[in-house]
Amino acid sequence: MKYSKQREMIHNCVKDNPCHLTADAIYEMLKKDHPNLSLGTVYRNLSQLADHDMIRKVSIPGYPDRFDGTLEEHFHFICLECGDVKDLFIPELFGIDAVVEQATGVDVSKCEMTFKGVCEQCKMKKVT
Amino acid sequence: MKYSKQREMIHNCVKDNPCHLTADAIYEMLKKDHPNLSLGTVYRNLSQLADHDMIRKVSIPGYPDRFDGTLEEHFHFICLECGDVKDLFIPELFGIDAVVEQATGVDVSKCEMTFKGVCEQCKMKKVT
DNA sequence: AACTATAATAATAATGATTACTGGTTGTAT
DNA sequence: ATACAACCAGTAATCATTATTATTATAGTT
Repeated sequence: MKYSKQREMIHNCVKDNPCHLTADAIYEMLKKDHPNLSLGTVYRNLSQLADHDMIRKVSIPGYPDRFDGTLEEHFHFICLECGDVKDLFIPELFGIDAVVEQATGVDVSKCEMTFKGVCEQCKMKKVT
Repeated sequence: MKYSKQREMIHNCVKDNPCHLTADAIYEMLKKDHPNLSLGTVYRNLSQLADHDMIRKVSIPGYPDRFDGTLEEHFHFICLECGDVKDLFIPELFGIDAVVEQATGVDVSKCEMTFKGVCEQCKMKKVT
């Protein structure tokens, strides 16, 4: 895959921000320094980077897609109070694809898992 | 929750069809016998039924939402070839919410897990 | 039975995320 | 130098879903 200036820019933005940015947030960030960047370009490059496994697309039902520079196997949690997305590294879930394949006979190519709930910070706030 | 004719109709449709219908498919089915049913009514009633845990909403990134009358804990698999959605009962995953809560300190209220891949039938077809 | 309040409905408009299209520009290879 | 592909910005289109609005049914009350 070619590596245009825009593509590199977008890739770096995702890698440098561990906070699971949305396409729109990335666009807004980069637009400051590159006013003639277009949202379509951001979407297209994010898709292509994800297709080539250089970043990960994180789809959370009910929210816009987010993009994640962390490539290791992990899952996500979204706080319904503050909207924050956190990475979850759950050893119990490693290799779950193989378990499903053996149990059912299908080929698993992808697994998306999202937990929704309330994060520690927001739990605290609720008490006080 | 009240139980209007339309709501009952929609609820039954989901319960009687274990194939994870979309809102639109439900609408098309019911419209045959009830020509002045509206799609908005279908959407609203499905949401309310799901809010009251009488049916389950199944969100699969990239596909329209589907609705499931099976309430027991289970997950879903979608075949990328034929689009079929299958229920997965994976004992290894029962109680996974509690594992996440203990590992991270968050409160988990909901967990959505979807596997994507190729089903057995489509695997066969590919070989031949 | 008439009156009122409440909730559900049909139809349609609006929204919001994402994708597709267009025409122009740049880069690369023959 | 020219042909061809990849890329870009800008914008239009799409699609699922939600919100709105005006209307109709239902239930309770006098």
